[in-house]
Amino acid sequence: MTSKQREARQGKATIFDVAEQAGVSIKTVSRVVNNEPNVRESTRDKVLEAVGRLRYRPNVAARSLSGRRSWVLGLVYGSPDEFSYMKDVLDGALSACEERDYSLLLRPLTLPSAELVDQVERFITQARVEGVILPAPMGDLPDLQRLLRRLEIPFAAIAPKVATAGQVTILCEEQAASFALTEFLIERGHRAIGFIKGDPDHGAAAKRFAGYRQALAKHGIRYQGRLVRQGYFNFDSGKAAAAELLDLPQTPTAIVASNDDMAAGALLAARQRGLAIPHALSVVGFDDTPLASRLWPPLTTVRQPIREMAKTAAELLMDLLNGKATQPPAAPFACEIVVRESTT
Amino acid sequence: MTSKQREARQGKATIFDVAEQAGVSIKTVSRVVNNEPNVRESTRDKVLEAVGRLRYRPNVAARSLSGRRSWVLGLVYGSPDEFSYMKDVLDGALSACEERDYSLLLRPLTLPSAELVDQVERFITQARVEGVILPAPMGDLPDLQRLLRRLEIPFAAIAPKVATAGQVTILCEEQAASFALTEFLIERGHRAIGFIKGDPDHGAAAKRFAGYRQALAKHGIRYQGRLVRQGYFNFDSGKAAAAELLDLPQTPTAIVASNDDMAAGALLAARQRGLAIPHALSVVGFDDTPLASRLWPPLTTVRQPIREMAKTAAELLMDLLNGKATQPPAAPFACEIVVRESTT
DNA sequence: CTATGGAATGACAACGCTGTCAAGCTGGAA
DNA sequence: TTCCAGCTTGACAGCGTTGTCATTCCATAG
Repeated sequence: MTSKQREARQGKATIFDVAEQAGVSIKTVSRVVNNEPNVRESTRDKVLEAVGRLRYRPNVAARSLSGRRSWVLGLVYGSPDEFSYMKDVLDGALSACEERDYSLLLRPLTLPSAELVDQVERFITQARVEGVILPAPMGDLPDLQRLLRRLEIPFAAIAPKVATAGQVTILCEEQAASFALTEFLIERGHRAIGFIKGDPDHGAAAKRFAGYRQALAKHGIRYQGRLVRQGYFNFDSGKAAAAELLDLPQTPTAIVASNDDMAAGALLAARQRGLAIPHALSVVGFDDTPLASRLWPPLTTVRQPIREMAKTAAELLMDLLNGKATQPPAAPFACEIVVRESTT
Repeated sequence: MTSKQREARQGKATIFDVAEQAGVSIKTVSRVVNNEPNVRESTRDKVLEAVGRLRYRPNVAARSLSGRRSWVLGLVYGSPDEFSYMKDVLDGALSACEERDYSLLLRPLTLPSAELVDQVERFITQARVEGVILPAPMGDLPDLQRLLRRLEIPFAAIAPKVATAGQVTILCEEQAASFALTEFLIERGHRAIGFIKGDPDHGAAAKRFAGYRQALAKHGIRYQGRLVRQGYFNFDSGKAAAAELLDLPQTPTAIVASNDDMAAGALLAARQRGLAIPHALSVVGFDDTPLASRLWPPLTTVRQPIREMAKTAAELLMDLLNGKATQPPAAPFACEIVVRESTT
């Protein structure tokens, strides 16, 4: 049976079939397929032609087994999390992986969890994951970090609180964005500006809060703790926090929520108190999720290039795995204020 | 070097190490690990103990290569789609895969696309995907179906328009739910009930519309085409469709939108016309996305057990791949009406 | 013309597991 | 007691690549 017949019948040409067709050894085929140097141009062409004719695809299992590399990246995320965020992370990571023929495996986790470390360890050893992408707040779990270090698995953290030496860290100018957002309100005359903090486990929470304080300071507005409430990046906590602010003797005229979901909660709290938005109260969010544009009124918020951040995270992680010089930590990504109708 | 030392140093015990520790052949270890029959209980225990001590994990690459099975399922989805839906699908599929030691690979697609077939073919052949999960509307693309048939790749379609013989089909009682939802409005006195259809490419669109008509018929309400508008399962189309309905000489007192995102659009259109909801207009959605509860007023809608549906889809697909008798098409899943405040 | 060294190519042994098939055991029937 | 069937177990050959190292080729220097 010729290789051509084999291919036609099974749709599974092997490296031997290609070698036969091209009249070279399997090793040469391997070199061409893997873009290795030291192959004569004419040889390369012959091989490539055979590859095309036979529709040859290297068998990933054989490649992994022989090369002792899995070409698999893992993405560990909090399962109940804000999913529009994860969608973007997924999109970005997936596109980076596809470009370089890596596979991406997902591992949702419920936090907090005692079994977390076991679950991730099983995930990594089972699938022979080579590197892990850690979207916030996964980049800040000490147990997880320890595990990865023990397993000698490199990782890329997206928006962690603190960068880890030797690993990939992707940051966004969240503090600057929060600063700009707050300043935006100040410039429009607001002086009593409430703030709803995010989950302290997320690095983002502190940065967004810092930007708020920084803006107040710059404009000579006294910081008042009574205008600040703790939230947890979700709707209910935003609603509760806003309710407290709006029941204050002296009510703020604007509220900065640390993300859109909490801003949505704030909108609801305002509505329950008969406050017209934005006239009686301005509300701003953070993240520009789909929710922001579907709410009434549509939210003024901050857009982060999550997709690009995740893509870069995956790319730098792959570079790290392949021994390419780790760039100095990538410059933080820029955010963008999206002005809609929830602000005067 | 003993296997114990090897394990300690590398964290990578092989089947040989386990065999040595347990005093059996590698084949017996293989049998135990794969739960094959005909292994004496005492032998099994010895092996299991060695497995535990060495923290042995079979190498998936070797297993795939040798067994000519990849143990990989693919999930093909429309990338810009409603993502809360995909989150649930992902959750369900992932949990099923995890239970049976399958891997799940994702392939987002932008529809419509001329390269769709090529992209999916590359996806499948590259990763040696054994079976594919097709959430709506992926289950209804003729090109895709043809491709999968040619490649002899079984698939599981979630909520397709029509079931495909020999494949897994997972359905939900959408028509019944839509019927119940419409009837719910009728019972509350509504007679002029508008309807916003979904994307005709989704099987769900027709079923939801049918349920609406069925409810009208049951209650002797004349069907009026003027109260029905075409939408595409997204916010903007819902807003536009609702705007048309609300600008009619004789306005409906309730609107059934075929999903939540369109219902959100309808809410906006109503607000722009100064209509108080639910007093001047009732609006209902479908899907119970997170959006539904964050809108004002929170939407009355229908919850589908998407997660369970996806899990079952994956399970039945794996059964199919492993030659287990394909059950008669699984009974459709039940939906549930969630009453909130967007209806009188 | 020959020597030389790097570029180009190939032979062959892993990689870690499962499938196949043969062999060893065991207990009950004859 | 012997025999047989069925349960257990093991030896060994792949599976399709890549890594290693040897060999061949070729252009250039001497």
